[in-house]
Amino acid sequence: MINSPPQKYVPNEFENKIRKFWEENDIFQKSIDQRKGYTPYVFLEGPPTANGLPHPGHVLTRVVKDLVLRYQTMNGHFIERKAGWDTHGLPVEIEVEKSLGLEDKQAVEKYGIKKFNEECKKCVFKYENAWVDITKKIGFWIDMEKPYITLKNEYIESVWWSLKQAWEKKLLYKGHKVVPYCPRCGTPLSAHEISQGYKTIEEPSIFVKFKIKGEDAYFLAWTTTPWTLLSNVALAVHPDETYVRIRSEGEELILAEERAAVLLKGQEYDLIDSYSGKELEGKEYEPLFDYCEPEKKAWYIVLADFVTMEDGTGIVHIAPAFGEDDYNVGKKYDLPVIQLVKLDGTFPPEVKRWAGQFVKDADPSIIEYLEERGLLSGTKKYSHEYPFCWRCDSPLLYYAMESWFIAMSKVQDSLIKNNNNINWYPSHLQQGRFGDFIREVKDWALSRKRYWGTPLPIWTCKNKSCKNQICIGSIKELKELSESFPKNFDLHKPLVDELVLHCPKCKEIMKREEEVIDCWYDSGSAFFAQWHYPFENEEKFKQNFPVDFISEALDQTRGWFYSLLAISTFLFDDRPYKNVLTLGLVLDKDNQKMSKSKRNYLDPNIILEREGADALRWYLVSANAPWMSTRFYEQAVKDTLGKFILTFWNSYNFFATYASIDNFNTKKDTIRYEDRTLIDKWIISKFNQVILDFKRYFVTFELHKAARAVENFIIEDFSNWYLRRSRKRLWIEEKTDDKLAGYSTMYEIFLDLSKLIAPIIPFITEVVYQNLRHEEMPESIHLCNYLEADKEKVNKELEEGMQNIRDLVEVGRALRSKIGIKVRYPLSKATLVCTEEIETRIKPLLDLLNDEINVKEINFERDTSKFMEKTIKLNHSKIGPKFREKAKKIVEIIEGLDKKALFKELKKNSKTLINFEGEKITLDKDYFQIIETERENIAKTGTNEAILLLNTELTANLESEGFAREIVRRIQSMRKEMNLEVEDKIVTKIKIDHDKKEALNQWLEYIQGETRSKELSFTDKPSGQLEKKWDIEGVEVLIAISK
RNA sequence: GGGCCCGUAGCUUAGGUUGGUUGGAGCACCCGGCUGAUAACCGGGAGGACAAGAGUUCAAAUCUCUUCGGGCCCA
Repeated sequence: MINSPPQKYVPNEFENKIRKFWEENDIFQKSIDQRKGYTPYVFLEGPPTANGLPHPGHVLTRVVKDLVLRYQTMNGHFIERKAGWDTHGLPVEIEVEKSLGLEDKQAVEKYGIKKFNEECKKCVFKYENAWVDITKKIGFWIDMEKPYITLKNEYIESVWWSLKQAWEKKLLYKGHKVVPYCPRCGTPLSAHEISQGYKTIEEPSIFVKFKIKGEDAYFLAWTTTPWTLLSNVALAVHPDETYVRIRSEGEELILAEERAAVLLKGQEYDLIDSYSGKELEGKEYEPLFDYCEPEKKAWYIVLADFVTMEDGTGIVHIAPAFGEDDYNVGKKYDLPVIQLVKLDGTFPPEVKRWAGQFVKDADPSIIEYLEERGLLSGTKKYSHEYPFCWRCDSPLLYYAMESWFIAMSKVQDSLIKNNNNINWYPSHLQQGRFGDFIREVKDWALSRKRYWGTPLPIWTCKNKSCKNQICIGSIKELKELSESFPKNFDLHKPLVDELVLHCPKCKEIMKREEEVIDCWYDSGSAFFAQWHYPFENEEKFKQNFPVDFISEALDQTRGWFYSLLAISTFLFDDRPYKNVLTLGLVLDKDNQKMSKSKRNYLDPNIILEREGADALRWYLVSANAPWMSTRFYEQAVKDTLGKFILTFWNSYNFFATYASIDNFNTKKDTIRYEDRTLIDKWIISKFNQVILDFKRYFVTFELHKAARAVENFIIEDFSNWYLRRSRKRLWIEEKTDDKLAGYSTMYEIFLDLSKLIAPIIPFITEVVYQNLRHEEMPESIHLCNYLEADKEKVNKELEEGMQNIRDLVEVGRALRSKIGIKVRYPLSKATLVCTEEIETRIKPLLDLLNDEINVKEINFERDTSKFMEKTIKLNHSKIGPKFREKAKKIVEIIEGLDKKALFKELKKNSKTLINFEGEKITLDKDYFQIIETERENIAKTGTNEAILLLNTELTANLESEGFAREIVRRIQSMRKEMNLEVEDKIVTKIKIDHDKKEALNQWLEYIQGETRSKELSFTDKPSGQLEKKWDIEGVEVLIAISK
């Protein structure tokens, strides 16, 4: 039994009810359980950090994940969906520092690491409720009862295990990394910290001369950081650029040709020699300073691609301790690392001249000193972006710090191979942003000198003659080596540092490396650590590796997408995921990134409350390709609700209301497909085509196209044509086969349509399904199998014919509007001029056209001659130039002639003679144009396929029929005003002048039937529950109705 | 500073691979119509230098280059 649904769709109310229904009946769990034993489709959740409130961007990723998983579940796959939480990392520490008022690391240590980490742990789950809540509200089905959490001992243990694998493969090593470092806070800053603190500053830059060994000539180099010159070890040139040796003001200098042209413009100099950069490689020079004896060979020319010809001299001073490029070149050439700067940013004692001075403050003095020694060739103001500490605003120094690395460069070939084995959506990322990154892969700087994170499980023996290092790969190992191990333990700082471990070699006490690891490593381990592999769930891990599908926003390409691949590659030499869908970012109305600080976004909860999850979901999916950025604002969701969700609801509501009134029995009353009408077969054909399109788009994650295809079907084909055209079929009182055929078709389509889009809008489709299902169908739409299109029922011939008809309706109505005869007034005749082929195609559908443009009959013709007449018209642009001042008069004369006779004459003689004030003028046919015009009472229009001609003559009979319809329409609108039920009967009384009344006589039955009037009478003083005065085309009509 | 993506009507967008009549829609707006689906429907109108410039070509929204604007990632 189909029930009559509530008229109004109240999103929030309906969705709450459905959510309750799912929870009470455990539908989510059932949807998983019933697929046990089916082919798995493995999903991995990218863990969000719960220490901030979810914003619309998070909503998008969660919606897309959910709809893909619902789709695959309905398609018969077994999918487990474990939620995850990312819990470590600097953002958490910063938030806690702020809330506790701790200024820097010293303050944290003073406060106590134990207490500090406890605060971090609390902070991580501060917003957990908000996350759980919104996840449920948007309908994201994910198992939040048993999530993986990166701070759990088991998770950390798995991570440790993987680090030990790296250790054993000799991929884990200690080296240097040049990081932006704040000397005042005594800490390196992470990338996202420095990105907040760039400022444009102007500094002196200097040109420095380096004397070539054994020659009376100099290399000319340029730098913006004079203080790093003390730690210089080499000079870099570009291998493929040309360098020149010149004599200027009595000195021989070497610099890049291109730069010499710029720097010495207008000056006189002699060109002595020229070299390619490559030729200079290895050439030695004398150091500027001798504060340090390097242990390796230094002070010679090296080659580097990063040398540019944009500024400077084309020769770059290299100090590996203070620049990342410098450091990398240094590694390549095995240069020494001279680091004549202390951690507090001052020069050490051995730099006697400037010992104790802050390096940046020493710059002017260094410049002066070089000047004195004649090593300075010039200075120049230079403005550039320079990073400052976001906390204390002091300038940052790039500084080589000790750090632990994973040697990703050693497994680069595998990385490339595995990446090539992944399906990327959109595909350009594979070889673009991501491929580029991998082809230039650097070793992964793993360690962080922080507190809240997975501790680095490396211990070093304190015994200086032993110095043994071990990597712990499990809790068991740790216990075995520890003197004592607490029962309730937590594998974080400070516990891990308090344990007393004895060296397996010399039995001396060992000390842990202080650092924690990069939290990207935590989340990148999720594919095995979520199962506590290899300590548990070995089978489960194997079944779930590699993962079938992951999806996150674009900013994760070099984040999580990379860390997963990196770890999977060195652990298993395999791709961790087969398909990755990268989502565009969600921007605000003005295309700006949504940010916490700007607060330029609306709390998604407000939209969920007002417009509902379905409207939100449909908007996010249909607005744009998943990988394109999407603007997000309430009006957009509101429009989606009005345009799509409510159209769907109103259509359904219309069907269900009538089906309920008629007690349509979905089993007994169903009419066989073969016996249905053409319009039924047409909509069924269209629908099956939509299923095919929808599924095709899903394969390539063109979710927006899938959604738009359905949207177009529902609004244009189903609602605005099929249902609108089928209304009259349902208004007939008896249960005719035609009516039942309509119900049968509507029923099937609503049921299947709901299934089709259930993955995208899970709530409203469930509402519809619950009303339409039989007992023996699954208890929820989300437990149903997905649709298979019935290709047999796709009938292109029929679809084309219908298209022809719809086109004709469109132009026909436009024509009526143009000739000013309302559609309510019937016309006697229309004629279609078209080919026989088109005629055959549209003839069976002709009733629709009849009805829509309201004509009594439609005939076919092959040509228009019967309806058109040829006549002629003067060609003014030819008459004018020839006859000049006479032209106006000639036009008048021609206008006064009988056009038909003139046409005949021109046809016969190709010219005509006219009498111009006594003068005979010959006009040959070139001065005329032949035009075709409609005969009297004919109006013409057409489509590509057919010409439509209307007979526009309104007879008295036609007029009175039209007038009857005017009356009906007024009564209907009064019924509506009284909020009458569709079945209610009324009593109708009308006052109208005598002539019009006479004209209406033969239409009384019609009016009564249409308006469900049990009585219809004419009186001079109509009275009833509702009385109204109407003006119909200038005629005053009084109508009164009563229930 | 480097890499990648994007730019079409007031807004959201189709078309772009494969160059080819007059660049299609929807929302909003104006006029008219229809209506027992009413936060709807139908017809018409107005609204575009396809971000700008250059090039290739008989022909460019489409291909190439440059510039500008937005975004992301990396410095």
